[in-house]
Amino acid sequence: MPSTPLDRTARTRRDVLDAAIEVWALDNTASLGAVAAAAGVGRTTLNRHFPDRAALVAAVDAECRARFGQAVERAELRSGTGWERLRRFCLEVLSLGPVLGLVFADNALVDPDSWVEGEEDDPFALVVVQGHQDGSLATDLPLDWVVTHVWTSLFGAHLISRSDGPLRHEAGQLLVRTLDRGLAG
Amino acid sequence: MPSTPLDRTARTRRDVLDAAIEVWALDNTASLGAVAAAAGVGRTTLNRHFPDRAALVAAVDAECRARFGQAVERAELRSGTGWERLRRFCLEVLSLGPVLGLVFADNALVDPDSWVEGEEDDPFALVVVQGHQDGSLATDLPLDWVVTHVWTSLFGAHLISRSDGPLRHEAGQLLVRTLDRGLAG
DNA sequence: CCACTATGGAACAGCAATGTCCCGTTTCGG
DNA sequence: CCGAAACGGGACATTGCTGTTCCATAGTGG
Repeated sequence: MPSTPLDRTARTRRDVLDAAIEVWALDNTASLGAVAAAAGVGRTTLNRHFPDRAALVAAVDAECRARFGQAVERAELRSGTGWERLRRFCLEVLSLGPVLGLVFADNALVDPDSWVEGEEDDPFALVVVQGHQDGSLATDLPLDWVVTHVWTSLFGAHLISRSDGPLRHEAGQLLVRTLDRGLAG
Repeated sequence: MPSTPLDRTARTRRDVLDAAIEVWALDNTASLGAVAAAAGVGRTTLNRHFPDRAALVAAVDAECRARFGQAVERAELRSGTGWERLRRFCLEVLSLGPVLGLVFADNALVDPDSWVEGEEDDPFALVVVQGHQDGSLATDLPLDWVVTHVWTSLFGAHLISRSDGPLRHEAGQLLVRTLDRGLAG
């Protein structure tokens, strides 16, 4: 197999991708020049790997989708009560770091809703349904509300994690504790 | 007092301001042309009332600050337990509508943090401190976490309110119920 | 009816971001 | 050492937003 030439292109491509995620997580309107600079790459090189802005955005979306999928895998959403699954889901998703900054962006470059066909494919919604059925999640809180509330709470925990405050490393624990009390059945 | 000439300018000024809040609540990068169109006004007229973009942003910030202040007034943050005050605060803030879209924007055009000197002036933080003291809010949840969590939960409720789903009118109730369970001491 | 003011439209130049092209340089395998 | 591939920088035209100016029109008060 071809070793070096392909490896080099793949590596710079990944550098640009990582830089885009990191930069756009903080400012989703940052210019391609800023992304290239953050990647330690010339703007020409960036355009060589990604013909236009849309191509880079698509690649970023695919990368985030992949990382999100891995987090869902790690969360083992097929064992335990609904709440236990939800708890693992939250901790795994929170560990995604800058990816969350893109998901929660205003005019999101990355939209998890576009990753699933309908409610039946959304691992998140399925977990909540499970919790409603086994009674580990309050049944007087509608599905849509729980989903939205957990997402925005994740956002809050993400903000705390990426801050420089003393709570930086406890965000996950605080999130789980608060959600447990707020949503338990 | 001067009636018509001044009234007209004041009215168009307010039209532009309202349009800016509404448009930027959905897309904080919308062009001035888009704002002018939404206000039913020529771009020239917009630039006549607000010399440049910064001036309009400042005016929007001031307007949001004023509406936020009125909401805080209505919330009567000086009576009841910390949790009761927090409950009223949330419901009043949630009623601000599009203003919340600006507050929660990514690179916020409007930042409530810039409205207060320090923690001692932040009505929100004071309410949480009160709740910690009178035991109506869980003392094992740090101030910063509670503040962030309530803000992001407000964001979630705001998303539900502005959606077209059946929960549109219950967002406030769901928010209060969830926060009560999640944060109560 | 007559000024006066606010408005709207058009045209203009400035600016930043984007996408493209060209060319010299670096890197790496043969 | 040599050649191919990847890279970096500079230059260019294009595009959309911005701020400005000029002029014609509509609405208002005297």
